Amino acid sequence: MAQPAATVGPDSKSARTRKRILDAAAYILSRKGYAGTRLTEVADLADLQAPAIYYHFPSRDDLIEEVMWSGIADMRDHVAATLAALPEETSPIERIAIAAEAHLRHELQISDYTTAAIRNAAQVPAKIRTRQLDEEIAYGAIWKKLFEEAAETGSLPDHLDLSSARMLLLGALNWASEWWTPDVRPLDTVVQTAQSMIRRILGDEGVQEI
Amino acid sequence: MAQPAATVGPDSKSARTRKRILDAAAYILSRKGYAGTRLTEVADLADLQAPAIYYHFPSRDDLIEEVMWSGIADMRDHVAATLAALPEETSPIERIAIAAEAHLRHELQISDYTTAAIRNAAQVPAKIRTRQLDEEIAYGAIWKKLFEEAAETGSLPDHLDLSSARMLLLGALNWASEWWTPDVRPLDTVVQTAQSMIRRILGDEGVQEI
Amino acid sequence: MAQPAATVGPDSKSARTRKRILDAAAYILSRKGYAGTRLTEVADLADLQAPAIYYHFPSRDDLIEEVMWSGIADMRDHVAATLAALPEETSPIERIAIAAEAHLRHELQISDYTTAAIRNAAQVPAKIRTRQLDEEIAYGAIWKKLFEEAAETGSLPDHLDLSSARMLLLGALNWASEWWTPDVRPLDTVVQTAQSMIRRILGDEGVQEI
Amino acid sequence: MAQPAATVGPDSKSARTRKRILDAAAYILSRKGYAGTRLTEVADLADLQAPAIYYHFPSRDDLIEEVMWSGIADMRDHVAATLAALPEETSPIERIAIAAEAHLRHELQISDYTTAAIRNAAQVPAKIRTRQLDEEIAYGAIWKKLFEEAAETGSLPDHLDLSSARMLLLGALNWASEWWTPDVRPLDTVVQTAQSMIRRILGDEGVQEI
DNA sequence: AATGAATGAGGATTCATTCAT
DNA sequence: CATGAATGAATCCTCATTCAT
Repeated sequence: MAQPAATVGPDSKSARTRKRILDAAAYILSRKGYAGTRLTEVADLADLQAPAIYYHFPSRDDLIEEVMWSGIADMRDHVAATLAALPEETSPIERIAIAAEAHLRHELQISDYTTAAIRNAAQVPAKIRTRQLDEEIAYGAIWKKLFEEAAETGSLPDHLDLSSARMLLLGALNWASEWWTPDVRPLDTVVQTAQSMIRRILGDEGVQEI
Repeated sequence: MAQPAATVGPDSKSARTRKRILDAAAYILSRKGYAGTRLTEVADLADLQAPAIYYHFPSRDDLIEEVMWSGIADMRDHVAATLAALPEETSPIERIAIAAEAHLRHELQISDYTTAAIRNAAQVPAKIRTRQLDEEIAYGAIWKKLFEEAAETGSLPDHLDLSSARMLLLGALNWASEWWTPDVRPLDTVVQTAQSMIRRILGDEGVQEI
Repeated sequence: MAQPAATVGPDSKSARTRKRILDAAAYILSRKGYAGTRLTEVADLADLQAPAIYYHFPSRDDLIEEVMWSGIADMRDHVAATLAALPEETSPIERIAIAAEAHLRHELQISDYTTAAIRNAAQVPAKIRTRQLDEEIAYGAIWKKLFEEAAETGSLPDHLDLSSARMLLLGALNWASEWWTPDVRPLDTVVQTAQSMIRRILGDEGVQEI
Repeated sequence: MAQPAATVGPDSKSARTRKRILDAAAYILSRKGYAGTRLTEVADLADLQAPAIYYHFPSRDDLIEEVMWSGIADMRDHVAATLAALPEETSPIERIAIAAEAHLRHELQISDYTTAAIRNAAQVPAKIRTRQLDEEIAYGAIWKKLFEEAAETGSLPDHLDLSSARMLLLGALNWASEWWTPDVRPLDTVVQTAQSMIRRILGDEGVQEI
């Protein structure tokens, strides 16, 4: 008899195929770039034929847009959730250090989506870029707020351009996907180094270990 | 100097056309990515027809390889020359700050080549990557040496993983091409912020203004 | 026979299209030569668009290789089958005469493939040539054996270089595709003349009519 | 002062360059076929640049036409001269045997032009073919006459279709360029075999050695 | 929900040819 | 006479997309 709503639920066969396609697209997109992403290659990886993709996405660009968008959206969710879980009294600088860790771990361990989004931001056509840009701004707002809170508590050194510092820091984190591999040094080392650098940069005094 | 206008010299017609093609390719490559770089678009920008490119380069990949290679090679030359010009007594940390400035200025003001090389490093096929990788290693060696010298003079803080710090720093610099535009904040501000951050990170004491 | 219309059998739609492409390629190849064979022309003749060929063959050269190869292979099958059907007691010279007839009829009446293979043997690049050469050697072996059997029965005239004679004879047959057309003289006349010549050349006595 | 006619005579520099181009074209044409003959390759072989060819020939097709035409014309001259030098009393069959030798030697030893003309007769576009066809008919007329003379002296066997026999014989000779190489068997052997075959085919009695 | 078969737009590359020098 | 530089017309091939099944 008529199957319940499960047929279109998040675990329906269709939903799972759709997920497989997105995963495959994120993987290829992060490695080959926007123009280098072939639907046949995505299909191969998702273990189906290219035309089947059209059952789940109206076009190649729609598929890519979804990858690029959720690359940032997932990151935002992850970092926001991490921050929300912190005790009230966590200091602003500590919050930044923890956000940096969340960013790095999500980018490097969890998500081809984020790598895809980061690497292709500049290459994607305007049409796709728009929705992603909104998301980027929203994610940027989190960081902006973190820095502002740090500034308000007077804990930042004078003469440091806040917005430049923020962008440089995010760059250091984003770029990690270009060079980090698990076999050269553990992710923990990178995370700790980044946090140590953050504390030295933003702390108003000489820096000590945690 | 009675030479007859250097038939194949750096100013010959051929050499100038070749340069125009390279410039155009660097421009497109940095914006569209490896797979997205169309010879027709390059040709349009260089003000000739696509097949004319083949008079100057054996193939699309050869053209791109040259752009990617000189993107790093030029950067290396620029930074190496800057460092070579410093007085003997310049401190290791100061040398790093100055190298960072040279890197940023070359990347952001001078060279589409470098942006192209940086952005496409991960997308380019192995064949092209090889020569560029050599150059990258050579450039990386400069930074490695700078950090080692800083470490030797005992001026670095304990418990800082040198190689992670170096890669994070270079990431911050490389990523600047993704967000910096002259109309939001002057390059000088970015350079000073980066240098200030470097001094705070690497200095072995509480940080003071320049 | 309850089989569902043989999805990939020799009569499937795909198999029929593939055959149409091969036929068209053989036709063009035999008339325009290797370098002169355009995929668009083949496609026109096969009544589809050029890129559709790539659904059935990996490349132009693969298509041509298959034509060239089966040009010889079909000939070999045809001649071998004809010889196999002869009564045991057929004399060696008579076998040669009959093989010549089979060769001529296959070349002139049946197969663009064979004409294509014969005419382009010298022009095709090494890669394609290899497989065809194997087949040629196998076909040549049939003729070599026929001549050796004739020699063993002592029926050949003295002082006739067997291998030269064989090659000259095959040349006479192969070349027929360059000049014979059905409207000048019937094929039967050519066949009978060729057979008469063979009997006179190889018979050890004065020559008589059949 | 004004140089005499020698400037444009058969040994002028221009004439020699022209000859080099023709030789190169004949070489390439005989090996790569009409469509496969590239002006750059011809130019390479003739030791000049492709555009220089246009000083000597109005177009690629004109160059090829000249090669194809003189391939046959030279053959005709050579065979005609050989026949003309024979003593009056030479028998018709002997004249045919001698013509065959002249044909084989010219084709295999002397002339890429002839090989080019023979191999490409069927592939060349109509425009080029026309002039060559006239020449072919003229050359064919020599052979036709030879056979008619043999027939008139009553020396041919009955029931042999003269024109078929002639075409088959010429085919055997023409095809030799496809298989003969000096390293497998001496040309003399091929010539003698061909002549022996001719005498057995056309002689009205059992065949004896020369 | 998916595939086999095909198409049309475009992209790199080749090549005869031109032309100023 | 010849070449350096360039062009425009093809040609092979790739790829997103369509559609009947």
